[in-house]
Amino acid sequence: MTTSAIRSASLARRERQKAETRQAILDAARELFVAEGVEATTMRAIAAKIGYTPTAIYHHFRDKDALIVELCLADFTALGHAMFKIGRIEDPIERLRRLAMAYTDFALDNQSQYRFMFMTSYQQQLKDAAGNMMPMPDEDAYQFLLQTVQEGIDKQLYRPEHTDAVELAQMFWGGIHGIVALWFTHCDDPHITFRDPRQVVRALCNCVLCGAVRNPN
Amino acid sequence: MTTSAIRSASLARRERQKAETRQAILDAARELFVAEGVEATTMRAIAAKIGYTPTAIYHHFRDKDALIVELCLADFTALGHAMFKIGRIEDPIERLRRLAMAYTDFALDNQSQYRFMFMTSYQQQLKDAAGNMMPMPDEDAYQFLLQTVQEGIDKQLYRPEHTDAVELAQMFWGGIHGIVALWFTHCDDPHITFRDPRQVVRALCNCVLCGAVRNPN
DNA sequence: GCTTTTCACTTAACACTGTCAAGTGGCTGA
DNA sequence: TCAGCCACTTGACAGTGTTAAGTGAAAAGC
Repeated sequence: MTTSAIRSASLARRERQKAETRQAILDAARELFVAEGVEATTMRAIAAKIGYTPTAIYHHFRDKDALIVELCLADFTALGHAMFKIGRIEDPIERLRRLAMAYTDFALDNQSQYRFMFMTSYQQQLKDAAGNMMPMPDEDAYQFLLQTVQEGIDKQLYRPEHTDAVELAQMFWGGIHGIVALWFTHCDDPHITFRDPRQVVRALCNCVLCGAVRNPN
Repeated sequence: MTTSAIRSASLARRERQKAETRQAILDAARELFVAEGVEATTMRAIAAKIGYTPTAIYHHFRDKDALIVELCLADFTALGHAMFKIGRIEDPIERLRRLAMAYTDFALDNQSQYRFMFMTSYQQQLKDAAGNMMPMPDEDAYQFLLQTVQEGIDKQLYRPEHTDAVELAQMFWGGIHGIVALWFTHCDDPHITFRDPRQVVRALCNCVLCGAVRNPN
């Protein structure tokens, strides 16, 4: 082994170790965020979970928000994957239905992540962080939705009064988001009766599409 | 003036003064909550705003959450009033439309209050507090919605497949909530194009009702 | 009219948070 | 063998919500 080979090997090991503890921090943070909530989990608790001192975290992340944003960004790509897994379905209307259900499934299966992604405003910090990372994968999911709606408009599947893809997309997304968000925040409220959110989302799709599509079958 | 009259008069004044500073605390808290956000406003700031010591607040409210819950409860009655102002409109479908727009207006005009009422989970504390107060006025607004939907079902205005008022109500409420909530959290996101939420809510009502009603006109 | 009680409010502190400046110690490279 | 690096620790700071122990002026009692 040459000296340069040794150098690069030890350098690589060092970097790998650093990456490992970085990942350990992220894993511990995620687990605690999910279990206790974000506000309730402290830097000290995260550090204790992985056997470090609180300030060690600050060698890997600028501050608590940076930690949050990094996890959030990872979740956005996970959502993107879940959406694209639907793949090519010819009929844009049917594709929209599948999209809605996949989105709902993701939200319900990852409640605490979803709360961060879409129920709090981290725009500024996400934007700052996005500069260093990929071009905002959430955008992809949104673009996928927008494109699916636009395709329906282009193929004249919607009634003539619906010509604005942006408006339709916002309506779909908002509608579904509201059903799951309301479920998250209020399902324990004894004054309100709730049906299974998946069922309600399905009903919303039926109603909206039945009302917006030219030839509902 | 008899001695008992003097006693009751001074007692009344004392209680009035206490009520006044209590209200002053609530007003200051509301103003700061709206301006700075709830997490960001401190007990010390609220106290400073009305010229008191932070601990003075604790003679009027158990803790910060109690302060929040009290303001929240007041907002629920405000929403209830806004809903009932719609009054008696014969057609349950048209009434539902008006309901949706009144709800949307309330949300957009009282963003920070709305965030508290429907975008965070204060169920437990609200429930605890509700024991001492009126029977949860929010319930009224929800019951109003539910009843309006049920009336439409009873009059056979909806298509035969729609028989569950709870599901329809959840769909309407959720749909509208999602459009305004998404607007609140993401309207600054440069990757997403947004239309005016009132316009989108109107479009949602059109689509849903067109799809759910037996004879859309 | 004097004393006693009440009670709205203050003072001083506590435990806890996120965060930082100044170390420390073991591995790395020469 | 030695200097340097750097992941990590120590000890602290300002700020948070909250509380136990006062304080002093107004009210109540005689």
